Amino acid sequence: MAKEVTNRAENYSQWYNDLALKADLAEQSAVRGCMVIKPYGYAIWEKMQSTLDAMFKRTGVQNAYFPLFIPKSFFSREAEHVAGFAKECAVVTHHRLMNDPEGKGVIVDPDARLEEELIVRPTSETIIWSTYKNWITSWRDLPVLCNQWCNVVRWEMRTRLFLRTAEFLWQEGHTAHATSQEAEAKANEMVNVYADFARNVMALPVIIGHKSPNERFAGALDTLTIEAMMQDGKALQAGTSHFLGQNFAKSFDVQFTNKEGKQEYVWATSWGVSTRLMGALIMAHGDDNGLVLPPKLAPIQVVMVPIYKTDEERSAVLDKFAVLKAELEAQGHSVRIDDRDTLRPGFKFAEWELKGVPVRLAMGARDLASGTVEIARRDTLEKTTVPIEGLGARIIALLDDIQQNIYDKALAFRNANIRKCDSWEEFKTEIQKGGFLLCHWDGTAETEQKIKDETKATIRCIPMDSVVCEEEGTDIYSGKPSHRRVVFAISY
RNA sequence: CGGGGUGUGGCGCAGUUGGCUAGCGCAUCUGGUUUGGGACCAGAGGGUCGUGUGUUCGAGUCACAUCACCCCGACCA
Repeated sequence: MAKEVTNRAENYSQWYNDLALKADLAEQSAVRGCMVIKPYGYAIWEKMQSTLDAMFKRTGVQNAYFPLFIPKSFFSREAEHVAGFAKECAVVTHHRLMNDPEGKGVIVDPDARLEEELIVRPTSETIIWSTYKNWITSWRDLPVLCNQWCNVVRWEMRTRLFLRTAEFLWQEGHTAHATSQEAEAKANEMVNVYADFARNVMALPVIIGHKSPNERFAGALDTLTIEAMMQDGKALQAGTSHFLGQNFAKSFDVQFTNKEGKQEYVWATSWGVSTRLMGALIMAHGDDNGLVLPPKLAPIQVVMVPIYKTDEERSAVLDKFAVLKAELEAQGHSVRIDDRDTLRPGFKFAEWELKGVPVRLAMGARDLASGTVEIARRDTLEKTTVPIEGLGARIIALLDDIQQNIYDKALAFRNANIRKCDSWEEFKTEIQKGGFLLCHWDGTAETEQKIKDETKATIRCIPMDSVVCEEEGTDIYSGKPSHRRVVFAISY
């Protein structure tokens, strides 16, 4: 029987796409560039949401909700910001449909044109800051720490499942502070929350760093990022946190009276992660057998597959499974008994592997006789037969071990694909092989742009952790003096 | 928006220089045998060949138009 999922090495992008579809995470929708997230995929997203949400709340952030539609005029306030998004906005111009007078279905009623067009939010800074203006008058009102879970729309020219869809789900946090220091500290705190989540929940090693000015968010003074490496060696920006300075406060006139009775503009941050993280999960951990989910995000952590020849065997095994399931669920694990009797065990094994379930238990007549159960772990595909006694404790340890092992594997891969590069000639060929190149950079936008034009590589970040970069050297392209290395890569 | 490609049962595809009743694999349904790594046998159902116009005795096949999707670019917190 042929593998359902293609080999990663042959065509990475096709492998990725097939896996997302076949693992039942999502499908292409009839709407251009949009996707349908299916129940299994959405269950993973829900786990991401609830985990992140709890982490946000521990930092004092509260959830709120702002409108989907943004009046066009709001966009004319912050020039740099609008320039960054103008080319990819969906615009609502009418509010009514009517029957086609010529009988050909439905048309837009030409008389129902909106006085002012509404923009479907590509991000919510503008609508939120116009709202914050009414919320903030005194230093006592600060800080404002809001997050919203919502959808946004960006009419990208080219889309990819999860990584760049026309509509996507995300969270966007928007905070207002009395001082620059406090805002910067918040931006820093949130990027660390993201890194913590990526590393410890997604088992995704990331590098925290600053974006270069070229790669900054439109309207930000500083953009902090977590950068991950996918298995084809490309970089994926997994989350960003922006220090916005007073740009939006000034554009939307958000001032407060400070303790000295003077008017001051507030200082702002915004930060977000999206369903792109689902793409990261697939590309960082997946293998030729399918998805590999970290236990902390797996909608089903343990699946039980009964093996039987007769009805008696079937019910005996299922009875045992029911007891084990109750025990594991009492420990807080999510368990599924696959009692479909139309499918053979081999088919089920393959299917649950495709879906990335971390632990699979199989039990048949042999096990009933000997009081054992077969445990298979998804990350290494190893199978062992163990006594049923003590299974609960064994599963706890095993899930922890799998979580750690997936992270270690991804980390080892990333470290094996980070290398220093000090020669421009070498850089041009090395960068095409994938991976991160640590290179000296003179700090100018011109040099960065030229490197991008010639190689498509960009500065993914100026690292703050994970890799040691502080050292004297000369820019790889211009030869000018440099005090530190930065991460170059080809990105998604 | 440029370059390339693909549209044929639910999915994946074949269909030659136009030709007779449009095929194959998977999936589905029925019956039986199976069941510790993606079962097998027998039978059955399911198609306005993306859409439109044209050429022709005759179009899945040719021409023109049009729409959709995919890949590579350009673009992209």
